[in-house]
Amino acid sequence: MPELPEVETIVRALQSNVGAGIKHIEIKREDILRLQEFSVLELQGQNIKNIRRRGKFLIFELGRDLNLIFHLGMSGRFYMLASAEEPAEKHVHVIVHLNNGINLVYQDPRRFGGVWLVKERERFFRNMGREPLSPDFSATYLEDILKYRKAPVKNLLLNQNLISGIGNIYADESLFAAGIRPDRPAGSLSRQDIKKLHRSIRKVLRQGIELRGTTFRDYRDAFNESGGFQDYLKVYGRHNQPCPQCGQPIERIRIGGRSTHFCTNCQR
DNA sequence: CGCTAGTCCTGTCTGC
DNA sequence: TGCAGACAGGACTAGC
Repeated sequence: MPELPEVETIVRALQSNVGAGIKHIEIKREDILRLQEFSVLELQGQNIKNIRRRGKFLIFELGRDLNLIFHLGMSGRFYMLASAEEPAEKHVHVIVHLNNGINLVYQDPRRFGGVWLVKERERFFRNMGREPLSPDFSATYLEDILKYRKAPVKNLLLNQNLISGIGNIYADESLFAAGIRPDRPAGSLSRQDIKKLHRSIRKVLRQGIELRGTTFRDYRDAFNESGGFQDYLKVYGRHNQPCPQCGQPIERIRIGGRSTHFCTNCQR
């Protein structure tokens, strides 16, 4: 569910908790822990040194070799609650009790997400692709990862080992903005196509962040509130509705098992 | 190695 | 109203 702009929105709101200490952590279901390189108890009494994002991962840095990492999967939420309050919803798997009067709540009905207790961040993320909003994500890099490949370009945009953070919504929206069909073999893109796609990806992700993410169904930010980008979607979720550019009905097909939305007229 | 299909889960919506 | 089936912002894996 949450892609780069959604996780980024959450991370920014959580910054107010940098410096706070962890009183204790409630793990309500043990199997939500995907990796334990140290014990949960070791996190008690630690101060939050930094909160950051890598791809779609949410990272709490608590020390040199102490990282508490969350992934929200398809249906995950991560929000702040005054410590006096109790989370109302079902499927709350983790509550981080801070000493600043705030509890951090991790909820994920489908449990495609998870929690990792990681010592070395660099090792954990060593196979992750480049950050699409960082300077090292250049048009040349995009060309390098797309050329000679015959998989649909959309599939490669979703591959987190190539580019980190793009999901189904922003892939479809970026390809629309670039005027490129999502089922084009990646290797068939011209240099011009790639430049346009490169610009489009960055533009769409930045817009997504600016509007505080897309709430299509589940997503809520760190204040448990909806985002705003859903009102600006041009193709995603708009099957059979008129293309905002040419008026033709938006097509929906399946690529790599994911539903894919595009305009047969504006994207070629 | 590149690529596709299947799998993990629960909740919600659609159509009969 | 009930029920079956499809579908959902993700990502691993097995197998061709």
